[in-house]
Amino acid sequence: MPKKFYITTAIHYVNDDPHIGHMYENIVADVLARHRRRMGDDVYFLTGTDEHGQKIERAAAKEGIRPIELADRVVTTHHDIDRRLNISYDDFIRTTQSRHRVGVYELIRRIQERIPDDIYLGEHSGWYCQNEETFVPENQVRDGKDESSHPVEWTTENNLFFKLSRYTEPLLQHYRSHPEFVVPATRFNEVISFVEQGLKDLSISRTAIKWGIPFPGHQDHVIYVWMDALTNYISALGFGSGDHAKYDRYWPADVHLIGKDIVRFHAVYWPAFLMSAGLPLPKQIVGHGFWLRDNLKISKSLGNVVRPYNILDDFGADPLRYFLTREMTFGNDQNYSDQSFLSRYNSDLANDLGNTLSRAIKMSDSYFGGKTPPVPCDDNELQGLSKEIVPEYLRGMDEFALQRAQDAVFRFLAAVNGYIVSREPWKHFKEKGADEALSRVIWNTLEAQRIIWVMMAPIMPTVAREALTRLGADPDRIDAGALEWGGLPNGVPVKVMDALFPRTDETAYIGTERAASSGQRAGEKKVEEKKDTQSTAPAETIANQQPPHAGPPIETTQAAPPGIARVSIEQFMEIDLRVAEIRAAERVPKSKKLIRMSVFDGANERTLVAGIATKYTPEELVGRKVVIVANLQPAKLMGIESNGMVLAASIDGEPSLLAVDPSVPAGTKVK
RNA sequence: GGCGGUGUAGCUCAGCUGGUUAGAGCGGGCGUCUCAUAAGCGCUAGGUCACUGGUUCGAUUCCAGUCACCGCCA
Repeated sequence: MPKKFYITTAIHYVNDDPHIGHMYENIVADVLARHRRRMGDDVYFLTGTDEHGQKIERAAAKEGIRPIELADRVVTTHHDIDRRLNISYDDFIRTTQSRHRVGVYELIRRIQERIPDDIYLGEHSGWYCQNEETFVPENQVRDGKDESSHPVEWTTENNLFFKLSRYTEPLLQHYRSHPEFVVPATRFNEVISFVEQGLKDLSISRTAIKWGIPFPGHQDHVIYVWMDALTNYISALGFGSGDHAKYDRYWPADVHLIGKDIVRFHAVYWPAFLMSAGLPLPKQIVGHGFWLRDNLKISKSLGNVVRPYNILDDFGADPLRYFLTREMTFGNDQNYSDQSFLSRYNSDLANDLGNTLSRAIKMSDSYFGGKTPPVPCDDNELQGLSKEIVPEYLRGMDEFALQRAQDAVFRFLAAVNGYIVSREPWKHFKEKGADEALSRVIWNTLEAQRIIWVMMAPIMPTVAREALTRLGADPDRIDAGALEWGGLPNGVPVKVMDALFPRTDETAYIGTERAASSGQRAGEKKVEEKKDTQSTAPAETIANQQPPHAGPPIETTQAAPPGIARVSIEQFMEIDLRVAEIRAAERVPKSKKLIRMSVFDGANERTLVAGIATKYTPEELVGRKVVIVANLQPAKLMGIESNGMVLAASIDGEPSLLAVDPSVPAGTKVK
């Protein structure tokens, strides 16, 4: 029976659409899952959503809908992103599912059965912060507000408590005997020093909140989010249900992959609950770092939410999967920018991976009649190198150091290019034709790349299949054996096709896609900082002030959300809005969204660039009357100076021009 | 305030138990092949290894202190 491997992500809170933190965490888990799977393990990969809690309750109330309706809606976007990212989870659990409630009840039942006084009714008074859904220590309260400026109220609750204090020593013993329990080590140190100070009992119920799982025997209490959420890892396996085969098979988890901010809950509370219930503890808690926004420092007052949906739209899942796993040093924080993505895309994917593949395949194609070379080679420098690279790659994968693993792959690839140059197969072909020596050389370059793509398969599963197919290899053979030298068949067809990763002009892309994309929303106000089980980003927002995809901002900073800042009539009158007639229009070359147009403003014709090409063709624009901001400062877009701005409504980035009654002459002031 | 971490070339980072000219990738500069996606390959960039002391024959690597940034806790 194969070794089992149970990996989980944190469950993501449904208070907002998925952001880069969710995407990253799921991608890393997916890469590890795919890797273990192809190495022969019996993998079970779980992800899901955390749907209870006060913030959901409130956000739903604000919209006038029930919490479950909000959750149903947001969970759809998580499903959608997971699907688009090619996340190969085996199960997706929602904490609102009855199977989850069954698991939570069973956990509590076992605790009460084994150690009856581990859960007791007590009274708790203190400063309660509704935003954080937690009591705030006295010394953090100032002027009725906590450190994050959220209001706090003095509250007394009769709560159920968990006797966490009893587990201080057992936990420390477990840490001592399991030095790999939490990685990276710095996170583990924090956990240990936290526990060494002694643990206090934990309040595990709330009466102020309705949206949650009722506490058994205390129907006016709802189970505290952490006890609720953490249990997903076993409830999803059927713990407490009639069918617990999966639980028996897969628990304890091999890896809980989570954001570094929630390590404590996973390394302290969760093991304590499990100990109390007499259940085995997870083997490893892995805390990853955060993606930061462009080089902006994280600020609690700013929304630092990044959603690279534009990259996903324009490049597909694999390049994004590659970028996120290659750029991030595991455990650290890392800046995200479209620019750094493009830089890696061009230099690593286009120039190295893609180009090397096509140069080798084209040579094989033209020298050997469209096929892989007839003679293999089992003794050469690339083969020797592969024996160093593959173990290094495997080590990196085992240690969650996806960056290091991929570094090794790219060193191998560089050697392939060096090998090609040193052998000059094109010269050899001209002088001696397609002889056996040439066959060996070309075969080696193809074989090395076959191994490279087998290594990359967990990271870029779709493209890897394509690359292996083009090479003449079996795209389904990505198992451990396929990492050994010698797998490429001789004399089978290769495929010369379009570039795997076409180069993309950075400047052009940044100039258009990014600004017009919903990937980086402007004007978001951070509403609440969250502390729940899904947190994978330093700051989050609730987008209940405005639709998820607000209009297409030109600048990504400081745009005021609608309805927030008021302007005076004088301020408004400073903006010169006028009717203008479009006289000519053409698409801006190399840009997907920009149209350059010449408009008549009643006095002059002026050049204007607008990001509306996704909706309108130049032909249908000519003759149309639009409203423009006539006194806008000129701006250069794709090297073209735009004098003014065309007004359009925007739904999810899709523009709709404002309609003007055709009888209104160009130049008429709008107010 | 306590504990811990980080500070190495323009950028992102490697440098385990101290030892010849401190490294990689990207970017920049120069050169070059022409099979390939204006890709590849070669060379190059001369960085007080945050600062100050100390240990040592010798410290980026050990110790102490200072400064900066970060994390956890209070």
